Amino acid sequence: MASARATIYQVAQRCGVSTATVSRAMSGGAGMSVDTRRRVLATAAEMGWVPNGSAKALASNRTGILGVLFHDLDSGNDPLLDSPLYLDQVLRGAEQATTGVGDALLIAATRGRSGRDLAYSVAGKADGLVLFARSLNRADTQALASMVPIVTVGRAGSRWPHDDISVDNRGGMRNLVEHLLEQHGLRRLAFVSGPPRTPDSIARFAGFRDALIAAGLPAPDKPDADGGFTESGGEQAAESILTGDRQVQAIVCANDEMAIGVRAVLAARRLRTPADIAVTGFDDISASRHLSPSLTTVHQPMHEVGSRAISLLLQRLREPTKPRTSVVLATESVIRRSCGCRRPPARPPERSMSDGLRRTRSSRTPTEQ
Amino acid sequence: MASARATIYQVAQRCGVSTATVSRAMSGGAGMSVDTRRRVLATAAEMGWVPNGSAKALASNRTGILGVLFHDLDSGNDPLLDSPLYLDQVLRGAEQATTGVGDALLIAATRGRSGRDLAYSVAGKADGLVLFARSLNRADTQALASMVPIVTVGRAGSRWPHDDISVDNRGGMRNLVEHLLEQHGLRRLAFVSGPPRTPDSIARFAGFRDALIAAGLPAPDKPDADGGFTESGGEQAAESILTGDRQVQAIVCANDEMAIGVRAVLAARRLRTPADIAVTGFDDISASRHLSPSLTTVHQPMHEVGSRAISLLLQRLREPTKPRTSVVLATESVIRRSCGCRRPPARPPERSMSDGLRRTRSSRTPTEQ
DNA sequence: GCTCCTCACGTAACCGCTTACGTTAGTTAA
DNA sequence: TTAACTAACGTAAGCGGTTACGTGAGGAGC
Repeated sequence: MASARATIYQVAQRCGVSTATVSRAMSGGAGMSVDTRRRVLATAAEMGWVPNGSAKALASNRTGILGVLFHDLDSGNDPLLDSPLYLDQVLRGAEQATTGVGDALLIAATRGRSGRDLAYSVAGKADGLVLFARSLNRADTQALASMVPIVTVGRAGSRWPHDDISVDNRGGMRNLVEHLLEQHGLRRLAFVSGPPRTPDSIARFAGFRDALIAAGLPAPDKPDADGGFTESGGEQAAESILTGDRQVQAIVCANDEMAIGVRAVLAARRLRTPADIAVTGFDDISASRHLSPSLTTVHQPMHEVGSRAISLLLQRLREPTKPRTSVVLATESVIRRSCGCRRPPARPPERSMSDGLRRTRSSRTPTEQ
Repeated sequence: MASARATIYQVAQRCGVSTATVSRAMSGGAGMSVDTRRRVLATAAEMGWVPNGSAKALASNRTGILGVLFHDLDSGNDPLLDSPLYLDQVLRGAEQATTGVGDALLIAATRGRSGRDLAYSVAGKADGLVLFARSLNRADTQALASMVPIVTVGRAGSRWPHDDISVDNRGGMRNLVEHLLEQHGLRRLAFVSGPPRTPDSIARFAGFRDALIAAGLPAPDKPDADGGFTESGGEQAAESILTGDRQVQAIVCANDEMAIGVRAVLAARRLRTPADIAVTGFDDISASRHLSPSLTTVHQPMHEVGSRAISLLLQRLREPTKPRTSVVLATESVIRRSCGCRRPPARPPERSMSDGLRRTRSSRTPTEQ
């Protein structure tokens, strides 16, 4: 049953036309009578014929497949590389954009695989690729880019010649810290960073400084502690900050997981959040709204990252020579309670993200350059 | 650069051999001298040649692509259908198994798409498909199955003729409830179910009854309330249970989200968990360990579901006529604090799932029939 | 020395579709 | 009436691999 699939020849014969006509019927029916087309389509359906994808791809030089490459599908085991905490959101966005044009979505992990291997098993099967930021080094990226068009994610400032889609990490953090400064009048803020050399980590710290400087406050040269983007790293960071002689009013974390670790330490020391020390995160992972108090953080539009990445790819496929496009998406502050805000009165509607919170967009609106 | 890719002819010519030899070299090198093979491989690498996937697929009748179909990549908007809360875990398992044999992974959502559409855009591009439980109706499933081998997820008991991989929902719930009965001596348990007709919901309620019956307690015919697998549904269920005249000691929920809703209501009513009323969930979503008290629940081996689904598919591809295989994977009770257990002494190691908890496997070990 | 293998490789027929180009019949314009 | 189009379809040459089969050289066995 799974074998013996019909071919275009059989459909053509059964319908008394040529294979060209059948092919035309399947692809829009340009240059043929509506009547013939109807007949062809009918017999095709009747015979349960579906064109062979490989043959189609070979002849038309289009596979109808778009690929997305992550460093790893796992959730952030290696924080030095991109941790697809948002895997589902990104994929959903990508999937929708992809099926929207009738294409299919291929996903793969790059961890430990060479560019050549990927070229063989992925690039050779797709019309284009979306590469998550640090999932691949330069040489391997080149290897893939020489085969198919690619768009990168999170390479906004770089000199890479590919289309790019990024999130405004810097503006997002600045926005959040401004909330702390302006709404809560906090002044002594500590910053817990992620791994030193990651772009996200750097950008978020920069946003932190932006806010302080804009408020006329002294801005530190470096983070108060490095939490490595992990929960336990956040714990250690908190210990080191609390042990120091500096009296802090808030601990600003470069991601939610570290904020969770920080909060655990505060709780263990009988320090109240936010009364004694406010805590904020970044990412808006699902656990954040379930903490008590719920975590004030920054939400990234990962669904949109996925869908726009695919859009960029499709554009590039359509216009191979058009100039590079770089899109930066705005983030949104998710104001919950760990910053000191009171619980809003109304109960939220069904399972929404807006569980009684206020939102502010980072000043940087979606931008194309 | 992305154009003008070399073909096997050019490689053959440059190397002074025939295309057949090049092809042989690329596929293991059987029946040729090691020396020639080395030469071919060298010039191929030198020319940066990677075989055209479509041509290869057409000629060999193998795409080297495996597909996974979900109802939707979104997280459970429609609880009547499968909600891939575990999307990332499943995909990771599937991806590893797939990459392990050099294949690539295709993913797609079935929501709102016809079997014919899917056959066209997905089945035609893959060697086989993994279908999540209720992602497709019978007719559409048939349409796909007539094109390529498929394995289903969560159809263990059914008469569907396909290989299947399922999780032991029933045993998992039974195991958890036994913990409540035996370790905590609880007797008056309320059950909050998911949507009435979903297999998971039914199986979990059955497990609940199993435990009661095994303990010689009266078992209800139907759940105390239907929470529809959603947080707000859980809230309503809790209200109705607490309003009733029955004095319950514990509220057993068919999933974690409802448990979260239940806990919110208990908290609002100043009822302590677990002191006044214990609460348990099912699924072990990431938020569960961050609740206070942390949620006792049941963990499903979704990573393994993904990897074994692919394994089954690969087996079937190798042996098209072998008898149907149905695998049922055991779940694991994740004992945290909402059931009444005290927080274990030692601090957990780095970001592990084993955040100070005890685990018990559901009695049903992985089974093949 | 001759036959018969075996090994290593070349030849070429596909795989199932797309599409440039050719063909035919029917229309239109002069 | 006829040349010039045009619409609607057929012909067949690829697309870039795989692989059954053919072939020649070298070695083994007699």
